Amino acid sequence: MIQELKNNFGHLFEAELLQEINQVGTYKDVSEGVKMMEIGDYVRSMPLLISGAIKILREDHNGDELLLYFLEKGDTCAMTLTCCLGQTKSEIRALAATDATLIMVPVEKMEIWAGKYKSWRKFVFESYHNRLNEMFATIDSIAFLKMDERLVKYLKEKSRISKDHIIYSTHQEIAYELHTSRVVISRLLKKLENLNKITLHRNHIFIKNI
Amino acid sequence: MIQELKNNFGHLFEAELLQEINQVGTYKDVSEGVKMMEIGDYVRSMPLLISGAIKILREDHNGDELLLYFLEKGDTCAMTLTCCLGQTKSEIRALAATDATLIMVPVEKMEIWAGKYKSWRKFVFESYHNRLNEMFATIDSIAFLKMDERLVKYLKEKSRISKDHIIYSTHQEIAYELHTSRVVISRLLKKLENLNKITLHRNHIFIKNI
DNA sequence: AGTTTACAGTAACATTGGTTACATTCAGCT
DNA sequence: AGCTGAATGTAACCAATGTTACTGTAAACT
Repeated sequence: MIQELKNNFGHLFEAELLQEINQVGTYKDVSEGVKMMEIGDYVRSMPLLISGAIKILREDHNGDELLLYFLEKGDTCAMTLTCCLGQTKSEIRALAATDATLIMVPVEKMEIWAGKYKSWRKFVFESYHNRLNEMFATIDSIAFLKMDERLVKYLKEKSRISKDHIIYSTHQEIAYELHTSRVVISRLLKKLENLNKITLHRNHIFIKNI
Repeated sequence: MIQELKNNFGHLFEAELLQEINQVGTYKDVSEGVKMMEIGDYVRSMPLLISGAIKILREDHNGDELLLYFLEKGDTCAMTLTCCLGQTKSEIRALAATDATLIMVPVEKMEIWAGKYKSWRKFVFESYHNRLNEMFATIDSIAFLKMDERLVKYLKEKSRISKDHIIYSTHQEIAYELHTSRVVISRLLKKLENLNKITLHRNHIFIKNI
């Protein structure tokens, strides 16, 4: 039994299911920045996230990007679930936001386990539920917040995930994820610095008190 | 066996499951405009939509609204699914967009059927999948489109659902659903009228060629 | 018919955010 | 150290959207 599997999913799944996952799943390391899924890809396996963070992005027909949400330890990608079942293409792009480790499970198992294990059904339903809630939060941000508020929310989220107070991103990268321009981000970041909430450095931002 | 159940869900579910739905489900008529669920409500039963349309709305802390998507014939509300299981509150508001008929199924059945019937699992997973895709489309609209394009999209969707070429809404109502102001909508509608795509009337809009 | 009220049209203005252009500064390289 | 390219700072401008305020008009009611 892979130890990380037990540590991260042991409380969710019964021993028999853990055994099955252990048998058919393959352990995988992913480095920060690696693209894990592209829009239009067909999905052949399902990730169970052991450590690190994955960012999920949406892209429009002009190639403009937008950050949807992050997946973290104990999460799975809800979209892959039905992409597998329905044989449909991915609607989203997935990138490793940090170095990450995960267990890949072949898609066939997903439906079989859903019939067999109540705990698996619970996991899958909750996963969908969480993702829908994240989407609501994303929609709230875009629809109801102004760019300065969205930026603050983004910085909070990022520093929570990185677990220190430094965000290693350029203004351009942030602009892409919030679907705005670099100039706008620079402008708003400078305002936050003047409010003594952050300090700006080349290639990174220190979060003081946001 | 309720005939509408067979007509609308007969191709999805096996006879035995249809029988169960028929036994425990209750038939319900809803008039246009009736509020079917409020943010914060606990959910005790699950709707299977026979006819009509339900609009699903999101609201922020200031009471500002935003239309998320419509449910139509053959749909169910994905959010209720896990709200039931997880005993969590609704994140959304549901209103009858037209007169509608539906079958309400007690929540306990949902998890039981998920273990028992493959077709039910398929239905539930697909329902989640569809809802996530609608959310993507909504996010695309808000994030990537300008207000005039969003309005056109909205008018198209509305006239598709109402099945004629007349939309019975005031400018103010449209403004609420797109989360903008009445003046903005009036301005853009007038532009569309000048482009000969619609004609404006008090309390309704005729869609000519959009 | 006359009154009332909700709805719609529109001008003028404010604000936000996006764009262009250019200057400056830092990090990494030789 | 000096060079180079990427990253950042900033001004000036523009476009889209939101706001305020006022007018006109159709529907609904008595």
